[in-house]
Amino acid sequence: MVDAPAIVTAFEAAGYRLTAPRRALAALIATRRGHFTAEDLVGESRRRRLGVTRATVFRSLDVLSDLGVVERLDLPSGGHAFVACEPEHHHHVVCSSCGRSTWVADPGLEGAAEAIGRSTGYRIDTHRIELFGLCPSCRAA
Amino acid sequence: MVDAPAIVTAFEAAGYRLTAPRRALAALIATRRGHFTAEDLVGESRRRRLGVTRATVFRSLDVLSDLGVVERLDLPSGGHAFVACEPEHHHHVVCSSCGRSTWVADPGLEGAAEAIGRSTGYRIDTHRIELFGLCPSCRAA
DNA sequence: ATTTTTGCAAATCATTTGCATATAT
DNA sequence: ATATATGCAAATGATTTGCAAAAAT
Repeated sequence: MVDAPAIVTAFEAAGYRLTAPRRALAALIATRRGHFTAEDLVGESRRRRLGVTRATVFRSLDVLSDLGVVERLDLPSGGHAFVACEPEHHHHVVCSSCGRSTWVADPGLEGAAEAIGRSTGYRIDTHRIELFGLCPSCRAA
Repeated sequence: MVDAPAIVTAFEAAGYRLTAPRRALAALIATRRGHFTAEDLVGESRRRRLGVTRATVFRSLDVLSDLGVVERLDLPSGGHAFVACEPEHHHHVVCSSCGRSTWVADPGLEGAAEAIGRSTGYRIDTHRIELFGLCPSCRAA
């Protein structure tokens, strides 16, 4: 999980201005349990009168995504969602039931990706690795 | 690469009816070099008067995707594309320049995915692993 | 004959944009 | 003072849908 200050700091450290909407969003994101959609944030913001518009939500998620503070997920369903994360952990296991996600302390993925580059002759630039399943507590329930 | 008959057979084997639009689509897909979008197929079909509509393209890609004959890619750009593939090869290296893709004879990915399940306590159901970079011939160019 | 598939065109949904105004620096 | 960020509302783009007609089994 990531707390609001961390997100605020990320904006700041990257030279983005510290605005009210961005603070509000940081707070909102910090309270999310599992993954969330842009629309979730828009709705929450409207409900709680935070005055953050749809355009700003999208624009901010975009920035935060570049900063590595949130990660955009491509759900198996075809939809998009986001999870808050630390900038260095970019592989997640996502619970298909509750949406909660856990980052993965890469045991071999990175190495495997490299090996693939070597064996295929590609120069690998990015990779997307997402795992979906049931988290421990949803398994139990 | 996958040939048209293979796609036709896939429809057939799964109990789907063998229609003219599906045959046409199979042929279209078979000629694609790299990855392609639904819109590409719609355009091609219109240009070559194949009489396959947008709705049918989407519906068919959906079916083929379930059958594992095409794989839906989530490009780093956020867009969606498809690649023809064999039902058992589900990890691809995709060239960000020409779109060509090569499947990966999984050297350790599968194992890594499993290890992650064990270490996180999740029951992993699906995973998406996509690698992007420059293919050998685009590197040379 | 029955069921599946298609075309069409409209509906839906998510995301983006232009531009004038407001705000952080 | 200046550059950046926001709101608004409209535009865009992709994908989906309802329903009657057409085609496959």
